[in-house]
Amino acid sequence: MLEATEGKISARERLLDAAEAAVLAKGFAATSIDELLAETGVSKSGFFYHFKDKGALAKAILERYLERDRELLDQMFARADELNDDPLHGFLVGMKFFSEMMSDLPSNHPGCIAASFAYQDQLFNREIHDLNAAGLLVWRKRFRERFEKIAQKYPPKIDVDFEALADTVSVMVEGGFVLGRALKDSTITPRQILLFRDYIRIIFTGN
Amino acid sequence: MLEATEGKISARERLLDAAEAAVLAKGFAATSIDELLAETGVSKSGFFYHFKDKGALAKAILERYLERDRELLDQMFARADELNDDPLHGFLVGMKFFSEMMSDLPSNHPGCIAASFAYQDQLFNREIHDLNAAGLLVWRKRFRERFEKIAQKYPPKIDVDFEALADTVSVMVEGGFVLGRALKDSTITPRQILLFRDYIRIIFTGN
DNA sequence: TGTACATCAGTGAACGCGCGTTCACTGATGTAC
DNA sequence: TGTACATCAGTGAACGCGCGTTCACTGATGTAC
Repeated sequence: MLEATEGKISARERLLDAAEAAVLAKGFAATSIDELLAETGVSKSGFFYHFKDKGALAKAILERYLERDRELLDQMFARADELNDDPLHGFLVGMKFFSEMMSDLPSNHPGCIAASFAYQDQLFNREIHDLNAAGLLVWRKRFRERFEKIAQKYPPKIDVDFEALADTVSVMVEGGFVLGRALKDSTITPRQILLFRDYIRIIFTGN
Repeated sequence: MLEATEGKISARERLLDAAEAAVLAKGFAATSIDELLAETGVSKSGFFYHFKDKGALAKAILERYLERDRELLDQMFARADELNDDPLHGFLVGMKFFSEMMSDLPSNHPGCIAASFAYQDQLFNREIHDLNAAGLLVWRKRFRERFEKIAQKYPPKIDVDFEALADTVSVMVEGGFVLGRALKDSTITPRQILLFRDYIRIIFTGN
């Protein structure tokens, strides 16, 4: 895992890059090994040196994606707490930051590997299902804890289902990606996040 | 289109039923014609009598899905206006109804063909992309008009992006399905809708 | 320092199965006159 | 009412291409003694 510090990107890493993009564009089953080889210049036996079969590729894609996803989550919470010791204001800053990150996503049609896999789950084994679920549960847990912390200082103005509210962040991102792709509009996810941010502010302050 | 009034379900309709379920479970590319034949008892040439190629099957699945989707939308708005002449209260009733519909979905792992296609869009042609986008825009338009109508009677308490707010309904359903599938929890979508319903109430009444 | 061996990161050719598609054909029902 | 033709809803067999996978092999680098 030292690729980032080295000049050359390994064949394995190039295969994963190409595979992730292809999976997001047409799904896992339609992504052929041959096309990845053509794109990366790796030989077929080179592929099978790195991945024992196509299933191992799927697992590697998901693991790398979830790792990065977790870093992003940490980054967002770190930013939230950087200048604020008030848990609510810090959270609102973090959500603003998150919305901007979603605006600046590199690709034209951003998407989420977890969502793609969820919509093709019959292709994958138990291990992959569990990895995927665990990834989502980390988001739920982090947000839920944060809301409970906020609620100690700012008692919520309405009755609210904290678990569902924590899931709303993932729901907005996932749903936003689906609409963004279908409508070819990359502003949808960031705007949904801002809407959610307003909702949180109202819940805890009454505006 | 008289199948519903007749006793027997046509081979075409049975193929579409099987195909829709398979696409939702593993994606379009991984859904083979042979497996649909095995499930429905139709012969291979019977399939190609009804669909000129696999692409025609995709289009037919999407068209049928969007047709039903639109009926569901109409049903929800009809229910909303049934007993209420107040646009906000009617809407809140409609959302309650909608949340219950989402709780009662027949399948174990409900999903949306539009989302599945959006995550495999490279497999499809322009015509299918346009159909899919149009389907989503109907939802946006209907909800947006409704919010503007509500706003005439109940001026919103906060500044709100009505277009994004209209998209939130689709976003919650699509995102809810993704989480619901990944976590195997069918309560996620209905709970998100109830959260959204609360948000609407607060925006227009301040609670 | 030199030698032996192990590991890493692949190469190149072949294989067989499943896939979407095509083609010539058919029995039952509907329509024109 | 009978006959001719068209359309509907398929059947059965064959085809070729692309797919994931396997196998025997290899040159470069790392490690033990």
